[in-house]
Amino acid sequence: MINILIADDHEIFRQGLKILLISSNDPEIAIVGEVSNGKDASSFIEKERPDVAILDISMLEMNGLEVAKEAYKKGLETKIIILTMHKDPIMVKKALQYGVCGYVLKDNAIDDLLFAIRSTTIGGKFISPSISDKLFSPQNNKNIDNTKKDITNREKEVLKLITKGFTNKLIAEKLFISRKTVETHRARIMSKLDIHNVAGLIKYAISTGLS
Amino acid sequence: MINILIADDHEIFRQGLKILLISSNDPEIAIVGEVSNGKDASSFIEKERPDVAILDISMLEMNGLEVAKEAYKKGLETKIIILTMHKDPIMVKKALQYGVCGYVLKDNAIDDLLFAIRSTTIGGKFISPSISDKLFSPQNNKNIDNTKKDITNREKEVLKLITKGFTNKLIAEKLFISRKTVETHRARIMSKLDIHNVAGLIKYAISTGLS
DNA sequence: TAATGATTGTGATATATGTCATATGTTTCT
DNA sequence: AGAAACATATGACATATATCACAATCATTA
Repeated sequence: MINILIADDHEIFRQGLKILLISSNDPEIAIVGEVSNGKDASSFIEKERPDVAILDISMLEMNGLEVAKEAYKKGLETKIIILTMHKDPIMVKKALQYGVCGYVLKDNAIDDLLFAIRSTTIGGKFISPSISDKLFSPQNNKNIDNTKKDITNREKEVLKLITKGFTNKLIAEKLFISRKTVETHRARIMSKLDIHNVAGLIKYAISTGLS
Repeated sequence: MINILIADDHEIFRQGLKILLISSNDPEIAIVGEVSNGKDASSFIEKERPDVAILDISMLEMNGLEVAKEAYKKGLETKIIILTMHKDPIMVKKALQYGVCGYVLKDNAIDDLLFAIRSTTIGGKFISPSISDKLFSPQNNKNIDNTKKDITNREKEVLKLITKGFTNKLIAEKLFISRKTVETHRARIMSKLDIHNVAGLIKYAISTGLS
């Protein structure tokens, strides 16, 4: 039996996924849990220790990658499969750093996911063909190499406010710090993420579920 | 028999939805088509005239609302149900203007969708409780009333480039127009959408599937 | 044809952003 | 205890954005 946790913020999606997995001709699969945000996923994994956790990236409270990171740090045995719409190689790279066993796109077929689940039982890593092609192309290796650093909690806080459309001045007032400090945070965030304008910041925040 | 088209850009989601609908205890439902972008949805509806089209909003080429608008203009009989993650009342308002018969959220249960489908047969409109509550609250009526105008194609073009992080100057160069003209477009977009900063623009673009 | 809307442009002005370099306490980890 | 990372702050400077008001050209349509 493979005990599986499903974490995704859309109920209809979870319901569909559940029935797809159950009605696959793989009798080994059992859905033991279903959560709608990252925090719940993280505590479920720690308490219940499912064999496999299928995680969306964009979720409230904690995103899927953060959940994966937590589980990795704690050395839990649960195998993580990321199931997301995000094709950004950076995401995949991060996921692999956090020890995930699978990375499948939502616009792949269910068979890809089933394959990923099965491959966890023999200890391999499965990355959807549609994304692994891009990932391992010679061009991209340059970009992929310079790992983006994680941003700090305070920086996340600032980033969140930036994505809400607040100006540096307003953010400063909200956080009771100087406008200059906000600018420093902003600059550091952009430097860490290698992004050089607001547009990029917003898209980053949305894609990581921060906003 | 209710003939249904499903339009969503994520294959796994489509597969899950299909099996959920088919295995509902409603024997009336038949899935007659499945497409992954707005353009295909639009032409399928025109050619095949399904009874019901279930449309996601965020799709390539054309978003679900545009598909609904097209069908509405052409006076097609296909009933449109929007199935999306977007809770923004503006979206709902727009959808209703384009004559959709249902608006259901992806984080609602499948039963809400089934109810929406059934209500099309008797000619009603169904809006998920979780969103209709917000929509018809006294506070929101003010905001909802001043209908946001549609932005023009040129403005969309400019908006797309803004969301890619290009500066006004670069956009001007790309479109072979003056920087001042770009600024005018930018100002008009913001005025039409009642948005006052880049952050809002980006989020708007993403939520309407433009970016 | 007259009206409307889309597209293009200009000028002026106050704020805001992006990019430098630099510095000082405070945590946190080894 | 010492190193590394974090949060805070400042100054300077070039660019960019947001918000006014105004106007000419072109296409569509009522």
